[in-house]
Amino acid sequence: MTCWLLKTEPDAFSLEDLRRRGEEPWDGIRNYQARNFLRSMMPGESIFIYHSRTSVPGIVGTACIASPARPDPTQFDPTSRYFDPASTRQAPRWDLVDVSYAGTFLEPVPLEILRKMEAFQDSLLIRKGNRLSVLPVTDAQWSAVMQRTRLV
DNA sequence: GCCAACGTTGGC
DNA sequence: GCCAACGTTGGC
Repeated sequence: MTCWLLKTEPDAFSLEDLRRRGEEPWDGIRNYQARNFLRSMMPGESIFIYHSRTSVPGIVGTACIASPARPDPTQFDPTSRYFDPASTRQAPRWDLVDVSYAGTFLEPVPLEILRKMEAFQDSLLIRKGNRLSVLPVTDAQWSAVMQRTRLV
């Protein structure tokens, strides 16, 4: 049972948006390493939701994987900003998973704090220039974050 | 809004 | 197969 971290820009789609909708197809992932992580996700696994490109970037709550990976329909849609003309229905290049809301932290755990936590010292998340938006989370990282916060 | 860091593309 | 150019990410 692996845990995961998904980044999102709250201006585009926030944890609050996910809470309102309950469940959402996590589309638009266009990075091979991230896609490979999506493909190894199993329904029921836990997710940290991370807000990037915001005044205080950090982990703001939790979600759950609600479906196995399947082809991301936006890659075939010429009107989508995620359209990929090089992808075919016979061999889809990009996948998504459905994500369901779990909980919102009373206190988000900011990147500034994560950087100082022992469990995150080897994590891609705190590496300068890291752009990966789908990352595995270790058990130690999961508990370290959960110990610092409370769910609403 | 700026810009460093990164992944991808395409000419050669 | 190299690598410059380009587009995007994300902290600040």
